[in-house]
Amino acid sequence: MARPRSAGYDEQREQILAAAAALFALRGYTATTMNGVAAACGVSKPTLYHYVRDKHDLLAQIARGHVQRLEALVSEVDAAGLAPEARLRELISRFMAAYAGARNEHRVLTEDVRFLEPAARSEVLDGQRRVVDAFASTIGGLRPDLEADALAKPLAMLVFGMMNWTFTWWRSDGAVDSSALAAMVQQLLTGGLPAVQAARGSAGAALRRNAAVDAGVPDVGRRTVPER
Amino acid sequence: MARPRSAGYDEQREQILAAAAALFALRGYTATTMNGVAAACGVSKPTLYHYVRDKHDLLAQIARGHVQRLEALVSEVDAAGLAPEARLRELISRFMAAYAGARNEHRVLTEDVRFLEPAARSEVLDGQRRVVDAFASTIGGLRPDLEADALAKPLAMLVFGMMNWTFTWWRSDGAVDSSALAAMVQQLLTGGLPAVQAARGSAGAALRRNAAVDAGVPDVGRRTVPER
DNA sequence: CCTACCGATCGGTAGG
DNA sequence: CCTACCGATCGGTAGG
Repeated sequence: MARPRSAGYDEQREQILAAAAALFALRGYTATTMNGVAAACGVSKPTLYHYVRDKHDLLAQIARGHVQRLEALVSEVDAAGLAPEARLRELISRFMAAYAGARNEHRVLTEDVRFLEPAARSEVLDGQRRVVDAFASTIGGLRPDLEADALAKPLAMLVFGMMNWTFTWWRSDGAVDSSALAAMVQQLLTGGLPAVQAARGSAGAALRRNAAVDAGVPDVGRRTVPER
Repeated sequence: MARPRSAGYDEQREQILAAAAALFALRGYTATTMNGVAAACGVSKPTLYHYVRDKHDLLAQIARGHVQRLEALVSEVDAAGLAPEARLRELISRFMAAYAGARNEHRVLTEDVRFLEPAARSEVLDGQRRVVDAFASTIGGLRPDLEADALAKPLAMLVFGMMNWTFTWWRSDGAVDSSALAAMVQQLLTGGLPAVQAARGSAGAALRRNAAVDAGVPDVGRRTVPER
């Protein structure tokens, strides 16, 4: 019968992942050394290698853990059964809070995914895609015409841009707190979404444009910038 | 008298910077080798070192060149003397086009600035700050109350988030072209800006809140999320 | 302009 | 025999 793991195994593992995420976030994956990770954790390198197979596995554990937490967040919001607008607000609010509480892991996820080995990278990218799809389908619930034009996903990516970029410059000790930023993103999106127009050039827009022309309806979809 | 530079010096230098930017964007600064840069350019390593002092100088030339082009863009828009809303649309449209045409340099600027040596890093960050300020002051022209609350700059950073993040996922051969994305950013911002509320907690908001209370005016500034 | 090569430091693992 | 480590050092490769 196998000997059970030490009582502090999971705590030690979590501490190693957190310290490595801090170094990866600061210097990037490649410039971070396993010696540096071990030193930051106060353990020897052989001990570090007791918790991770190699450097790629260390990165994979950090990235997988973070994306799994994000997917769990989506599941929690799903379970609440909210209407699209409330659901979108809840997603933004929870994601901004999650990012603020896991800045290092978040930066690693967004910048160092390219260094993952193919299997781990696919796993992480699949998780990210499911998360993006949750945002895109909620936006599509508010604007089915944009979803028909395949614009719900690009729009979701703009929202992720606002959220992701925030944590490259935002400081927790600064003048603006993360919930105020979440509110700004929500307000900008909720207020701006009605102003977003179906783009010309997409398959859905072209079909509906032709239909509109056939029916003698003015073709407002051709304007990409609203006139005032 | 010093020997003049070869006729093709500047062209060769530009080619080297472009090839290096492509490698930095793909693998990151640290994981890119000077041997790899030389091979990608089809020149020997000593030739490469004729154009750059060292690896840090190569990165500095790429980052400085890109941020200088962005500053030139701001100057051009300034010269047009547009009203705030038109100016903001023009800035967004030109920046998205510039990013689309210099994706590698843009990714290097946003991800590898941390590897610059202090003097070059300061220079680049100063340029980026001036560019952000141009967006923030234009937003402040549209919403002086947000600027008074020091929220124009965070809002400008949300706009940069949308623009910067776009070029981590957008493909020029995909279904959505970059001008359509620029239009979406413009519409989201122009449509959403009126919905953004002054945040509680900032110095300006606190001052005006007190003034409002003193005058017996309802304090709408305390709500960070609009009720519906 | 190239081959050859340096001081150093990397990720990962040996024996005990 | 197992695990959980340590001090020391391996083979390869980086920037220059």
